[in-house]
Amino acid sequence: MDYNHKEIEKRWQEFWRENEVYKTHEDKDRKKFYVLDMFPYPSGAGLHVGHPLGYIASDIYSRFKRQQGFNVLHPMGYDAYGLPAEQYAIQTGQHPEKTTEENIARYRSQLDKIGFSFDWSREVRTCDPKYYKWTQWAFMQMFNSYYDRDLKKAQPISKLIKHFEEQGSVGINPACGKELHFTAEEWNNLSEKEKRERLMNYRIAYQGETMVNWCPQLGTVLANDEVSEGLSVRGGYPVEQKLMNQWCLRVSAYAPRLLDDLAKVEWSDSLKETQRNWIGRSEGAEMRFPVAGKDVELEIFTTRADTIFGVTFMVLAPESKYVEMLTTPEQSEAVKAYLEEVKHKTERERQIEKKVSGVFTGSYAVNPLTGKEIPIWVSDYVLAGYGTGAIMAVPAHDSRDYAFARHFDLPIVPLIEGADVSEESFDAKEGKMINSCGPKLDLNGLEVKDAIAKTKKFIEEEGLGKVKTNYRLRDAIFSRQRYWGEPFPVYYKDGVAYLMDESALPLLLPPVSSYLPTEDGQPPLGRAENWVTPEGYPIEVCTMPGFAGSSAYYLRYMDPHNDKELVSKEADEYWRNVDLYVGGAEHATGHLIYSRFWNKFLYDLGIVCEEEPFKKLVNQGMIQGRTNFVYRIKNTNTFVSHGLRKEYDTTPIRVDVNIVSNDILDTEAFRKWRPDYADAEFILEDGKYVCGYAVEKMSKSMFNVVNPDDIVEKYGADTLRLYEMFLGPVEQSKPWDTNGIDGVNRFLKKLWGLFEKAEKEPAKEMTKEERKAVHKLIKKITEDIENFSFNTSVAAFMIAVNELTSLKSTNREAMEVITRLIAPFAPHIAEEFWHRLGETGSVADAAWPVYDPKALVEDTVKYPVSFNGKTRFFIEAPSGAPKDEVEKLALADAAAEKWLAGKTPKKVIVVPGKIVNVVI
RNA sequence: GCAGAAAUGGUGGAAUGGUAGACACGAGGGACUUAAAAUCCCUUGGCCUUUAUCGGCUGUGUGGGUUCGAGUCCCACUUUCUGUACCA
Repeated sequence: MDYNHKEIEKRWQEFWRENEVYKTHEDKDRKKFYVLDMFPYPSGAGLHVGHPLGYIASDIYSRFKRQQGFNVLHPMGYDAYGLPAEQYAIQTGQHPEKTTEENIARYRSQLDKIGFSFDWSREVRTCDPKYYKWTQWAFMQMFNSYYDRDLKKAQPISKLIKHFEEQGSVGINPACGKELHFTAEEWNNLSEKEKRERLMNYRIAYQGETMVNWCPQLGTVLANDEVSEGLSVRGGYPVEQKLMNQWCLRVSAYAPRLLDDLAKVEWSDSLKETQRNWIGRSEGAEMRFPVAGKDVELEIFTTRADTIFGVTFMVLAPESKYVEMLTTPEQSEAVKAYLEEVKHKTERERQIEKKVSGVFTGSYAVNPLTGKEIPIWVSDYVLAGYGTGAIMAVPAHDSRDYAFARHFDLPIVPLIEGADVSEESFDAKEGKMINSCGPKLDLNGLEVKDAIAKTKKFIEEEGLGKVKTNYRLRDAIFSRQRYWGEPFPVYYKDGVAYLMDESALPLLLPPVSSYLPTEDGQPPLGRAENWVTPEGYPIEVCTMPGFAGSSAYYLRYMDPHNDKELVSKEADEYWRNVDLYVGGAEHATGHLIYSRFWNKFLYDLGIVCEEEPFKKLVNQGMIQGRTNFVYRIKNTNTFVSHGLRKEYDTTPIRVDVNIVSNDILDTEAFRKWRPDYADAEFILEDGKYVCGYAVEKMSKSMFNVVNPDDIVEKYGADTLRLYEMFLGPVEQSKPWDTNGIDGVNRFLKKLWGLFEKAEKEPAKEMTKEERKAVHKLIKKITEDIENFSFNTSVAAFMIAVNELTSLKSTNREAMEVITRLIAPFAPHIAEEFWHRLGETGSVADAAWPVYDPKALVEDTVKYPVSFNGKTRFFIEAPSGAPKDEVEKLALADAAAEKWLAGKTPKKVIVVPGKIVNVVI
């Protein structure tokens, strides 16, 4: 019988479903292993062939671990809140829940066809009230917590209140927005409202006036990782800066731990590096410059304390609070005009233009080391959000200061020996200091590194400032002016935010008449009727962002039906954290930071027992599309084949890859594809129309989308799984090319044929050759899966089948072992074999074959013999022969004479089992 | 600019410092067939030699280095991809 993938795959998928083969239970007697995929956002377009790549890899790994005897948790769910469903709702008036529901159903049917071992009984959806109850719950815990910098962990806000009541702000070190100083008496005299407002400065989930990325077209704010090059990641609309009152998460408090704990996880270097850069630790000094004639001190942050003798001016960010204080009456007009100009420039314009601009405030600062007066300027190249929003400018050794100094003709003083600053600044932190001597401090002759250390020490000793570590990581903005997200369990009384009672959870998302903002600019929830508490207080109208629901979903899978806790103690202590996480690297600065933050917060509260959520992480590469082109001769309806296109004046046109096979166009299908092409003419080469190709993003508009359903229909899920792995290393981005799939399909057919022959044979011992082929395979596959090298595994299967075929092997035992080995890769065909071999249960539970090194031991070893490093011939020596015997055999070989050409070798190197190299 | 990764046939890609190009696609040739599809077999980095075999030279982005021996390690450079950017 021929290999009939349709029949086999249908049969075993039903078998798995009926017998609940992939249902997982906590089992204290077995070691756990948690394999997780980043759950998908169910978009309307459905899955294309690139999406399942990571799922297939993780499925192979989980099936392998399961066969090795681990209790494997391998769940799947949906990141169901998101903009596209809402945008669609705005256009059609359809509730996003409905489209989301439909898309999920489509995803599920597509996923089911591929034969994954997901435990669907643990499915989660972020938009399900049973799920988002716990998202809201976590928010409440953050609202009720502050971060204690001394204890380095989150603490109940009640503890902070008690401290304020007893001692005021002294003697406690909470992470905060602004450093506030007050006494217990002052605190106790505050009104309820004032106390609440002040506490916002400390809560981990807090409300604050912050500069946000505002996207007018989307009508919402966006997080930093949702903006790229001044445009929104979703939709590509311009984004501007705006000061707004928003919910935020104090992620910045966790910056040191997020950075340090990267050492504890097995992630790729590049990913760790991306996170390190995003967190952006920089060690420097914060110091104060007095302002001449004013009772104001200008506080600045610098990493180059050594360059203090080269400070020739100061610069303030336009938004800095100092601007108003330091602008003199004479300059007030000019400064006002400049601020107005900057305000109207969007982030994007600022980035594209990168024009040097600025204005003088009229005030002068005093360099505390030299006593010299230096002008204070305002410019938009200084950011309000980083450091103190003010800098000391050292034009000789900072390229931005240099450009500014050149533009406004300010002095440039070089501080490093040999640095030529006539054309550009010298930014490198190396060389010997010059021009750096004042009454109290002399840096001349020191190396930059030592000069920085010495200056820092001096600053602290003299009380000019303090050593400080700054982080670039911003707090996460947690409000979205949208409908399709989790509502905040927050209401407003007397204009201040109060948490609802936990018993109100889940706070359900109410229906609205329209998904657009209200006339007075309120978010869509402003339209909801009765959006008030039972007492009549208005409820928050913003919703939470996408990353809210995706930050702790891995915990919910451990205990998905628990309506008393986010996760029970028992479930958490058994499953602990994710052993292997597979997903795209594009989440490096978003989800993977937020998730780590969220987990650490829950860890501080004692809810979870592991400080890092994802132990090992593998980034699967993107599958790009392979677009095919036809070449239309200009102003005609004639198309010329790729090889002949140079002879004509042509326009390349993208053509649907589904009517092209091995770059040969199906001309009939092409005529039917579009009415315009119905009477197309073709200029062929060798009777064929050959298309050109290019690698591009896989998308509908490029006509290069390949649907996994079509592949499964034609070749079967096992072929799809093997082929996706065979394409190349999982971590690498590569184009999808359906052309190669026949090879993998042929392999499965060969395996099928081999099995059918072996199946009929009575059981007998494997021959030595068969044992060798089989054990070589066990060794290779076991190593490859551990190393996530699935492309070479597939090749190894092909080699083994070819070897057994040429041995004319029909051994049942050999086939039984291969069945167990291939089960993670091609579970359907393996399950079929497993049952035909008379086994019961599922091959998913079949023990992983044990490798016997003795099977690979040879009587003789083949040695390549090299002369001066170049291989010339081969000899065979008994295995285990001592070096000098191998050497003797090599030199005694007839072929050796030719290469020695009468000379005696200077040296002979024998590497046992590897090579003999003769140096002449 | 900075950081990370990478560069191997027509293509996707293999190679614990030890026979470069596994495996597969494509291509070429052949077998079977009335024919096609399917299947099977052979060849396939380049160059040279030979009727053919045998054989030789060369070859992993560029230039150096370490080593008996380098695709692999070190230094410099070029290019590509990814991330990030007035972060002081």
